[in-house]
Amino acid sequence: MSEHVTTAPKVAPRANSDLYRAVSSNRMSEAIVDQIRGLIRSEQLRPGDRLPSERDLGERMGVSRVTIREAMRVLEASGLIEIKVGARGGAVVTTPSSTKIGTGLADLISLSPLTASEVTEARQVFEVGIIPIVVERATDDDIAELRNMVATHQAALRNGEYGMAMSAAFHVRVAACTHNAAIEMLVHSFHGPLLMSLREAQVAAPLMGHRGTNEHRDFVEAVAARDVARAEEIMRTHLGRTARRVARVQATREREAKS
Amino acid sequence: MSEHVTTAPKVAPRANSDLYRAVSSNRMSEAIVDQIRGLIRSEQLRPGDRLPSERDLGERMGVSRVTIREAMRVLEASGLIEIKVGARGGAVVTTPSSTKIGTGLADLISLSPLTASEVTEARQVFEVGIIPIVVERATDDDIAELRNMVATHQAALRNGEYGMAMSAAFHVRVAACTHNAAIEMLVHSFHGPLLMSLREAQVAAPLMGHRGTNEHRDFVEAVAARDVARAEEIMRTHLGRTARRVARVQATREREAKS
DNA sequence: AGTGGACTAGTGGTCTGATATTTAGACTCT
DNA sequence: AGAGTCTAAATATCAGACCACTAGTCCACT
Repeated sequence: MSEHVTTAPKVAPRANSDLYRAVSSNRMSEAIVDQIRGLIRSEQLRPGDRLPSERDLGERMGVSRVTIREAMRVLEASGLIEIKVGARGGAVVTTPSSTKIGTGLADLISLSPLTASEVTEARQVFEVGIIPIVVERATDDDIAELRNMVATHQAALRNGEYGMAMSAAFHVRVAACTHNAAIEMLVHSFHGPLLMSLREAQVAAPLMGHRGTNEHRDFVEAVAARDVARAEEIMRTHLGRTARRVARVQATREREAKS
Repeated sequence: MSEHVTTAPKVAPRANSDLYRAVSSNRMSEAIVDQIRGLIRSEQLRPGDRLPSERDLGERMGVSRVTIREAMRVLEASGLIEIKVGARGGAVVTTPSSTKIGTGLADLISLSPLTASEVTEARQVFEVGIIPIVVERATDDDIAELRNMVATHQAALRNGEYGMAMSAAFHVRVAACTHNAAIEMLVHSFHGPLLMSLREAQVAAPLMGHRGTNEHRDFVEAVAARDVARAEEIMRTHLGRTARRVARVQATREREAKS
């Protein structure tokens, strides 16, 4: 804590570059967004807190309700607040749940110019990379739940109900074994857009169901045995096949597009 | 209670689950957002296209201008469109550049309930994980630029101008060697919030500059020699030190908060 | 002819003030 | 005491207006 004294010698100037993003926008609403976002960042407003009503806010900040409403829209779109109508309604600061962020992230990715192969490759790197952590930290409960999941999925497979959503759920659950919310969130968002771009692929290759769930099962057992190398190997193979499938579908698409 | 005969008893459902996300919101503006987002997703609107003016849109869709404006705000906040004022102004569909997405992503992360250690750990996994790809794909130009970067940074260090921003730039440039936009984007967004949470740490440990840039240099040479194991080892050490520093700062913070 | 400045039309940004709709909680009425 | 109704507070939306900004256009002056 003695650091306090030392922290401020030559501070102030020299804007650590892009921290102040070209204020440009003469928009009042933008300024309001920044102000409220700042309050949330600095924790003067915490998740669960209610903002004043639109009329109230407008009065305090000297702008009209319309302007406030626009600010509210962008704050809501950024996932910072939630708005309810009716008495006792209004805007409350949300704790941006990991899953919510994950979906927002997935939205961003799916609209991005990234190709499916690129995302798949990134996913491979990440999901294989976390395996040492998974193996190290998975609790007995984690493993029990994974086993349970595999059983459920194999049953679903026999009934023809197995789909990408289940596979995705498995991978997210594996990531959750790291007990690191950031990792879980990232894996979660990887699976959003991928689900979309792979749906056709899965239809075209239903075989993947059997092989896939078997690999899931083997993977869980490797984790249970704390066998990092084997778990990595299985996952690498498993994801590698997905990658090839994506590449194939993508190639097909491009061929179609060219015609 | 007799159902209309024509309404197809229980057809139509099948809702591939969350594809139709809980239409909920009676909000007109939300419907408009969805419609336009749909147009963009389905490529009926492409980057560069101009949307009609607010007045025009309002008339066509049978809603008032305010409603349209709110829709525009959320589309803009989601990075789908850009709005300019003045004659020939209006909303144009943007091509969401990787860097733009990266910053949006970074914003999301920095507002999330994730702790710095969690993000750091995720970053470690990812940045070490990509190294095989980096070594495999780095071109001569890539390596030349990395060497150049290291030299610049060491010079800056001697002048006391070396900072987190430069370190971040190095790591992003390394990621760019994968020639995979998704990976580059992810690394880029990792470095946004980290910069924030580490500023104090860097002040407290300026030594890191020397060791850090030396490690950068060694890393580049390992890549140039196509030595995956060594490159991984260096990066692991390098990031490991950062992780410890983050953990220390975080502990300090919590201690302060408790008092 | 060329150039600078005024003009103009189109566009987003904001305001005002009103109505419709939704909802939680208080308040009846039986 | 319970069920239904009423009310107040809040958002959602509308309509019409005005301002500020911007890119062209066009005219007057050099």
